[in-house]
Amino acid sequence: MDPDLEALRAGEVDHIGVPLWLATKAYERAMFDGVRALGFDDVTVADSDLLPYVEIGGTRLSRIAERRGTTKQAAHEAIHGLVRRGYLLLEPDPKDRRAKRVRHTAKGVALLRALQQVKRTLHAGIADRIGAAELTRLEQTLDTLRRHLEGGADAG
Amino acid sequence: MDPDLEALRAGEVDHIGVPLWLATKAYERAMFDGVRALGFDDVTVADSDLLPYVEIGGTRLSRIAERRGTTKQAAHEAIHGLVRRGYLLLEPDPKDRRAKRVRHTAKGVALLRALQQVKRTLHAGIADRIGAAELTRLEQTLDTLRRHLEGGADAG
DNA sequence: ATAGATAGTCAAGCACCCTGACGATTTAGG
DNA sequence: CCTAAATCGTCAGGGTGCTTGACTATCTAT
Repeated sequence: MDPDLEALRAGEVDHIGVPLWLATKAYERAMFDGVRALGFDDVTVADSDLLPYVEIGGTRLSRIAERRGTTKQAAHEAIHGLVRRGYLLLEPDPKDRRAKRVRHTAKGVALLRALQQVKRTLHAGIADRIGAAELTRLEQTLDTLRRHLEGGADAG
Repeated sequence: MDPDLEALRAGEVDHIGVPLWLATKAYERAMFDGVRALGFDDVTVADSDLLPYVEIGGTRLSRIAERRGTTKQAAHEAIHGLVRRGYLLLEPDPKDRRAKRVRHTAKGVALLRALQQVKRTLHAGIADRIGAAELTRLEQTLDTLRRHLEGGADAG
């Protein structure tokens, strides 16, 4: 049995992708739980993710899609879900009759505020645990890692 | 305009979840590209993720599901996909006539080896960029972060 | 012997994303 | 100015990867 298979014999999955994935899921989950605990019980993870892309002054749907890195269609669906639940509203763009501007309702602003609050609580807790410096360092390392992987991704 | 909204005015999304998510996606992508570059062009990200959970000696379906943190049904679907494409095979468990053992075919072992190789290349590249010590540190920090978030997830 | 747990499966459905195609409108070029 | 091309939002259809619920076959404990 060669070392490669030996390493995987017990189903070991030891690449950095695993803790990366688990931490991401855990953070997502904590964010989700936090915002629900504040009374927003009809909000999904994807909603929380999308909401900050809607700027206070209003943002075009296609601009949201672009910045989020998804298609217009996906953004359309997500946005209309939030419209149906009263967090966002659509109004015609005065400068372009094809376009609509997406804006927060009062409820949407409240949710946005809740997201900020949960984030702040979460970050405070993390900084408490691993140290503020380590949190900053983590952020930088993740950024470097991402850039590295995106740059020379050809691993073959 | 209060500071909360001010911070989100330009659609800033500055919580740690963002770099976490981006790095995770980038790594996933690099892994995927790498394994495809080695000639496995019918393998999805989910496949690569599942494969190492199949132990060399054979593993029960429900055990795979359990270790992976999904339902048996989800594992069933994923495994049968890999069976259809010739990476895995199922054989009756001699000790339990209800059960089946999932095993790698020769092709499956080759893919497993490819995954190991891609991982090693990727890790070498990362260590080269950020340093081996920093990589270890990142892993530990992510682990601590996850445990912290899972422990006291109530952010409200 | 029988009640209950467990292994794998089938069915239906949900969340979130994609491609393709379309009418309406704006922009650019002849 | 007028047409061609690009862009905005939308509808339709499809795909992946997961869920819950229900079921048969089999094993385990009493």
